[in-house]
Amino acid sequence: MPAYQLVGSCLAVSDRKQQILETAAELLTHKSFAAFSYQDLAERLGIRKASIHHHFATKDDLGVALLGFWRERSGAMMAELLGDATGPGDALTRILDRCEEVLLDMGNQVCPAGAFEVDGQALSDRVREELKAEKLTFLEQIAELLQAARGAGEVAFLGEPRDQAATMLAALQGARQAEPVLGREFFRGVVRQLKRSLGL
Amino acid sequence: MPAYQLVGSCLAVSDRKQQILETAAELLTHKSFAAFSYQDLAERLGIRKASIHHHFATKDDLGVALLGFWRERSGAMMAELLGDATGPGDALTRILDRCEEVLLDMGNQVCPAGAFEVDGQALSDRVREELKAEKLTFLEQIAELLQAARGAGEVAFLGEPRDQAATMLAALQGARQAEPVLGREFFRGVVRQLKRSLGL
DNA sequence: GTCTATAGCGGGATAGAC
DNA sequence: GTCTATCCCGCTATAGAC
Repeated sequence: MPAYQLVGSCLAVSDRKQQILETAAELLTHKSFAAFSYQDLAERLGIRKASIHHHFATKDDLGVALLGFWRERSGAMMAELLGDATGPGDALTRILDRCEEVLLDMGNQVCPAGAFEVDGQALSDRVREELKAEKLTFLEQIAELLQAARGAGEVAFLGEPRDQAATMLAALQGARQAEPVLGREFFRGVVRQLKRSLGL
Repeated sequence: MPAYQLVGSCLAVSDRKQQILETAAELLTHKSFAAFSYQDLAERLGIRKASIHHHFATKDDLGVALLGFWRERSGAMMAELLGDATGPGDALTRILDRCEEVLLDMGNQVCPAGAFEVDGQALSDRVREELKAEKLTFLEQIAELLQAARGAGEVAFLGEPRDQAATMLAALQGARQAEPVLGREFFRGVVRQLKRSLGL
């Protein structure tokens, strides 16, 4: 028997814990992990910093939980996009389009790793390992889609699917980074070009 | 008459000032602008924090000076690469190769903007404006090279040169970001793919 | 131009009352 | 579970002696 119970339609490990995760996830779409504080979180939730420490003793704990939380979220989003798609090429189009909507409006829900990656070396080993695993999983998914789509003649690119996937993810990450400085049009240009270069 | 004089072969606005800039530039290749402190700088120089404030009153001043300093540096590097190249396609190859050497070993000397961009919204307006100008200049240079190279039949890509340039720079930026988490092979894969996708 | 000393802030984290 | 109060740290920045 699990440590949680169903209450109505939501898990009751702790409603507050879930609420904190959701609020933190929202903050992460605007700031990096290192850039938001327990104080920011507390203000949005209308409680005190110390209360957050009760649910997540250290910020590292919060980071790990957040990565898990987002792994589920983006997994569900990918499943939805893949389910709707008529084939691998169409799936790639949907993914890129969703990236554009989501990165511009709410941040990186498709591949949450970006907001952590920014902090690079400053991350703890625990968080970095978790992040790496998540990123590689996503990379592999995209690489497989690219290979399938090329096999079906739906897209065209040279070289290894894995390198192509790496380049596309890196470009999305870099464009998201550049957005506050160069504006949204820069980001749109990158997404447009990624689709065009595949022949989508 | 300029505010500086030549002494031997180097400028004497202030040797120390120049030394600080160079040390800061080196730090920026490993950390972001927000991530290094006057304390880090002071330790490397063997002086105290307060002495650095004497040369750069605020960190913002240092940031602006740093962007100017690097604009010169990367300008010289571009000039060198363009001078050695046999044509626009060869120039692009040399630039990408240099990015790979330099980003992996010493940081982003080719396009210094990356280390600032990481800090995104946290930057002051002054620094952000300066950064934007530098980034756009570099973007334009790459776009022109791409256009010329395509005109000469040396490279192939679809769409606007400006979008292609934006995508390439974003990919390099994103790959540099990911390097501490995913390792050097990820970065190499991106550079490899960027060249391959152009047909270089 | 460099130093010591310190102010002021905001970050993460803890102790203990309620 | 949440609160108040507090600690310790590192950061930018300033004042004033040398």
